[in-house]
Amino acid sequence: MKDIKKRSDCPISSSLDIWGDKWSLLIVRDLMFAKECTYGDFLKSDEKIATNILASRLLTLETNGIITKHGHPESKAKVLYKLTPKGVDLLPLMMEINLWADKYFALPKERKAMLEEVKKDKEGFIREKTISLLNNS
Amino acid sequence: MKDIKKRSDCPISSSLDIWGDKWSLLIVRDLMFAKECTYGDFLKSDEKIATNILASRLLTLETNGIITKHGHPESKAKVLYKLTPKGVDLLPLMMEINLWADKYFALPKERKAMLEEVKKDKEGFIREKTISLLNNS
DNA sequence: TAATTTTGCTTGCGTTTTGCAAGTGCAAAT
DNA sequence: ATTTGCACTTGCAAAACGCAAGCAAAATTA
Repeated sequence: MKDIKKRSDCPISSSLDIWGDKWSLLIVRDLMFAKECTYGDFLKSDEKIATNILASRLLTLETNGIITKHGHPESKAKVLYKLTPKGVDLLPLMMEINLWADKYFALPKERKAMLEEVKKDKEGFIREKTISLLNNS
Repeated sequence: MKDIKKRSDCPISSSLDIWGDKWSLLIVRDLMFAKECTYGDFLKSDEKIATNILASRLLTLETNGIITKHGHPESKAKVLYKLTPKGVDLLPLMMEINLWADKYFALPKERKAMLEEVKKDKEGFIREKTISLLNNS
């Protein structure tokens, strides 16, 4: 259904073809901080994504192997979304966005704390967070 | 004119508010590879951005301090666009996009060569490229 | 057991953004 | 003097977005 058209062979362009919009990386962000989210969890995020947009982005991300759907262990009505390894591999990129924003915006202090950790040992932080996210998928 | 509305305090969200679309980072990419571009140069890129979209993105990037306009040394008719230091600071993020894409897409071989260099010494590559870009602004 | 609520979406519809083509004004070349 | 090049702007149809309402299945409550 959600077929991506590649605009060129450029890796930047190909990447943006998948998640280059205002919402997709926020979904990835939620999954990186929460490890797993239900549809309703995404809707509760601060940015207030519209439900039809959320559905369409989840589909695109799933089609492109960034996230997967899982049944909830306690309820058939609920769906759990998780990052795939390909999605977890977006972690370094997400951290660089955080670091860039840290330099030019005022950050919420909870995030600031994490960023200090990242600045101290970027590779170490990413390595451990990656492992912890992969253990969950 | 181009006033960005912040959807939340999240750094990822604030960043996407500025360059979170299919085109802005391609403009940044062109400037990182070419150091400076004219309006026409951007139009010539493989992805074939529409001229009105290009104009609107250039304005947003300029308004948000990512790029600046300069007169062309040899012609009043030409305009040179360059990255500001804030724009150059997007280099680590751009490299992570490249590295992610390298893992999941087939890359053009010229880009592949650069990526090998990056993989060998990421920090070193970024440090030197940053200096070289800043010398130009 | 029946009624209500929760959950994960889908549908309709007005508004905004995009993409394509053509046009404009100034500078430079012929 | 006229044509070409360059940096945009404008008009318009098509697509995407954003909001509200609707819907079916599962879970909870009465």
